[in-house]
Amino acid sequence: MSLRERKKRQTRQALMDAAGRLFDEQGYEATTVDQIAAAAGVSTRTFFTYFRHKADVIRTNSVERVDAGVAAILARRPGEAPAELLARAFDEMLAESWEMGLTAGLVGDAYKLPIFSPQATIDRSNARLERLAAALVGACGIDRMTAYAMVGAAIGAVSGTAAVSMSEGRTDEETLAETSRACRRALTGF
Amino acid sequence: MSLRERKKRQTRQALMDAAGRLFDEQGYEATTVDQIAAAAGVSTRTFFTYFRHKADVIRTNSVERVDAGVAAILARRPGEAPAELLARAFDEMLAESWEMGLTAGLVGDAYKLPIFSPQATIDRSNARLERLAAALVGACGIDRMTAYAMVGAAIGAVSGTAAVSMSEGRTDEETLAETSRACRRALTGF
DNA sequence: CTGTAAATATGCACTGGATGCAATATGATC
DNA sequence: GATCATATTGCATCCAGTGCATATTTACAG
Repeated sequence: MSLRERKKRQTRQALMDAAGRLFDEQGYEATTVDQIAAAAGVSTRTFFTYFRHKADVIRTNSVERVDAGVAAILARRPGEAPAELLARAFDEMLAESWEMGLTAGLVGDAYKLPIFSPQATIDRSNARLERLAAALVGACGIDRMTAYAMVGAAIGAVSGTAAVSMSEGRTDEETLAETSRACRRALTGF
Repeated sequence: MSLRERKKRQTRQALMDAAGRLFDEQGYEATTVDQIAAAAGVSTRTFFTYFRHKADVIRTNSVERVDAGVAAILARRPGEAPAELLARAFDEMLAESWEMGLTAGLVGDAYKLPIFSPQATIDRSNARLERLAAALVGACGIDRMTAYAMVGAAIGAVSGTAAVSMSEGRTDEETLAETSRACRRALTGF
C-alpha cells in the first residue's frame, strides 16, 4: 500500500475515532464538526472530503457491519428459508454492532427516504437496506419487493425494540437478545 | 373560537399549503424556509414558531394520520389478534396518506433515534411509533417490547416496500396495495 | 536528486437551517 | 381607551455543508 493510501486511511480512522470519543463524551448534537476535525488534527474542510455529512462518520461503521450481514446471506445454507437466513444475518450484524460499542449504531437514523420529488434517488443512508435486500434476492431468488419488505421489517423491529429497551435501561446484553428475538418475530410472524 | 385562534390556524395552514405546493413544484431540498414563509405572507422567523424544523411542516400531516391509526386501534374488535388489529390500523393510515397525495409522507424519515448519549430522550419523530405502540399496549394488553417491535416492523416493511415500489415507477394504487400487503406479512410472517 | 503532474489539504466566502433575544405589533380584557 | 398577554418580527449568531482557488504533499519519470 502506498504512502498516500496509508495516510488517507490514517486520517479517516483518526476522524472516526475522534468523532466516536467526542460523541460519547458530549453527545452527538453537542459535538461540532470543527471539534472532530481539530481533535483529528485536520482542517474542518477536510472532514467533508472524507464524509459527506456529519452523521456519515458513524454510518461508515455500520457500512462495515452490513458487510458482515451480506456475507452471512451469501453463505446461505442449501434449502434455508429466506426469513431464517435474514434473521441469522441480523444476528451477525447485531453482535458486531454491540462489540463495537455503538449501541444503536445499526438502527439509528436507519431510514431517510426522499419524501417528495418521486424522481429523487434513494438516499445513501438506504444503502444498507438495498445491499441486504439485493443479497437476499441473489441468494434466495425471491422478488425484490418481498426482499425489501423483509429487510425493512427486520430493521424496523430492531429499531423499535432497541428504542424501548434502551429507554427502559436494559443492559446491552439484554437489548441484544431482545432485538434478535424481535427481528425473528418480524420475519416469521408475531 | 377567538380571533387569535383563528388567525393562528390560518397562518399554520397557509404555511403548510405553501410548503406543500413549493415542495411539489421544486422539490423538498430546493425549497427554502424563506420561500415558504414569503409565500405564506409571514416572516421567516415566524415559520419556526409554528414548526420546529423544516420537515415538521410535512410531519404535521402524518401526525394527523397517526390519529386515524390510533383511533383504529382503540376501536379494537373483541378477540381481534394484535397483528391483525395493527395491520388494519396501518391500512387506515396508508389510505389516508395516499388520499392526501403525500406519497411517502407516512414512511419518509420515519426513524431518527438518538444514536449516541444513552440518556438522550427519543426523538420527537419517533412520536408516531410511540403513540401507536402505546395504543396497542392499551388495547391488547401485550408487553411494550412486543408492541414496539410490531409497530417498528410494520413501519419498516411499509418503508422498504414504498422505496422499491416508487423506484420502480409503480402507480400510487399499486404501491398502496403492495405496502399494505408487506405490512401484513411483517406482522404475520413472511 | 530534481522537476513535474496528480492527488490532497486548506482557507475563504457563502448559503441555508435553526435558536436566542429584544423590540414591536396585535388581539383580549376590563 | 389603557393595559396585559401573546404573536410577530428583525437581528445577531451558530453550525452544517458546498464551491472555488490556492497551497501542500506524494508519485513518478528522467
